[in-house]
Amino acid sequence: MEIYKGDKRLNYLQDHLFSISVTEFMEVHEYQRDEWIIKEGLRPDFLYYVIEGKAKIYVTHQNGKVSLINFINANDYIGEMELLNDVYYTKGIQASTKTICLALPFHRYRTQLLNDVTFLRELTKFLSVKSTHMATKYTQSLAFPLENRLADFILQTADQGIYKEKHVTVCDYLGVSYRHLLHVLNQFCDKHYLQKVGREYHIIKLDKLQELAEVLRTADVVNTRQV
Amino acid sequence: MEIYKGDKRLNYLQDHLFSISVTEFMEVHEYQRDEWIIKEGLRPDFLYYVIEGKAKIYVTHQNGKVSLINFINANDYIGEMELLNDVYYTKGIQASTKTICLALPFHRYRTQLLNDVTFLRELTKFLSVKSTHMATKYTQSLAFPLENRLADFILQTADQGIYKEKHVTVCDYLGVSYRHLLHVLNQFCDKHYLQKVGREYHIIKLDKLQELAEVLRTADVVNTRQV
DNA sequence: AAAGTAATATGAGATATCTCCTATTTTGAG
DNA sequence: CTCAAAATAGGAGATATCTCATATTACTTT
Repeated sequence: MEIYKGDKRLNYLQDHLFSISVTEFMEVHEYQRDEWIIKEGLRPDFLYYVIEGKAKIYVTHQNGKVSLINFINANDYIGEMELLNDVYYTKGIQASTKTICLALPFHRYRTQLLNDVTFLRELTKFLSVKSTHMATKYTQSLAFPLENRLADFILQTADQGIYKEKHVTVCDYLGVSYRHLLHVLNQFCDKHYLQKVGREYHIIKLDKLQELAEVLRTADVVNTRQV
Repeated sequence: MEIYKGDKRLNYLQDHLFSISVTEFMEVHEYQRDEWIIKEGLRPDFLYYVIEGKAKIYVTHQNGKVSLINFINANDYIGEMELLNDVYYTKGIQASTKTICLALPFHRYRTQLLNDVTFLRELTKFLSVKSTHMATKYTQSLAFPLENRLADFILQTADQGIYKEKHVTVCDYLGVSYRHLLHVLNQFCDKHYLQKVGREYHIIKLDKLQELAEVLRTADVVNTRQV
């Protein structure tokens, strides 16, 4: 992790996030791919706001299974749960690309933040979307088999008609075993919805995948991305 | 649905929820058991705050499956998603006991509410807990079989060592088929963890159920209720 | 370049969960 | 009180998903 200093730091400071002035003590942190921004179980000292990059939220269960709760992107907050709640089990946050965040040491600012309308309004919207998103994922995971959820995930993450996410990550995210994920991917290939090329999967029958994914729709709304 | 008037109404008004004064236009609504406070797919005109009673949040999927997303209790907000987001698929909210809510018609107040520190702070905390809770339920549902999740649910809802939730509701909540729920309940009876008495299930081996439920622990924190 | 670790692949068998069907009991409305 | 609808109950077979075992290939690190 690198802490930006001087001009490099100044480049990234933003002032629309808070009514109060906190820029003086705001740090700018850069994390490498795979680096842990927050370690699971260890309360962070900073409230983060992601400026660029991507990260993943993980939790480890007692039986050893690991769940990838969600992806984090630019303009998301990290550490807001610890700011708001004294009692909270801290999830692990891992950068999946180079990630640059604003980092505000919140112990000194906590009271002020909780009285800052601009900050609270933004955070409220962020949390409402996050909460809705989790509820949607939850109900979908219970109501539909992997076939539908995977089709949706492929359409969401494919770029130029090519899907090439890491299987291990996808297992943790969709909550299924590696074995089963492969099985369903193979089914898609057998049906010629996908074609495997090296380690990539090329989308052949977009309409069929869309049909499978379409079944999930009802709820969420933030699903407009096309392949 | 009954709208309280006069003194009956005044009894329920609260003033700690907002900095601004909105009591003048605040209504007090009472809903009967099974009545829909909000109908699925229809945007509500009110922001509600539950004073007493219990309710359930439902969503219907395209395949006809119904998910009980969560339970609502006193001091929860309802309709906050629609206040915050212009685009949102409205979930259905059904009272499961007589429920009394404060109801604020939000179109006229929206801007003021989004500038009200007291309100935003409370709502932020509410949403952070809600979001965490959904994330926990989501990962648990993927990481553990019904056996563990049901044991936990039984311990959470049992009263005086007696479990008597309606099977149909529990199916929607835990996201499993009626058939399978019965199957696992029967297993618990076969193992003498539970004993069926009429339509109730009496907890015989509390420790065994706790052992099954314990495996879920790691994450959430709001789980302190004992049987 | 070697060696260790992470990721990919696949088979075979187990188990968790679902669907469909049918029957009985309870509940609620008129 | 009666009837229809909702809820409970369980059999039988299908399918979605998991576990474990074993190779092979790709990436890091020394």
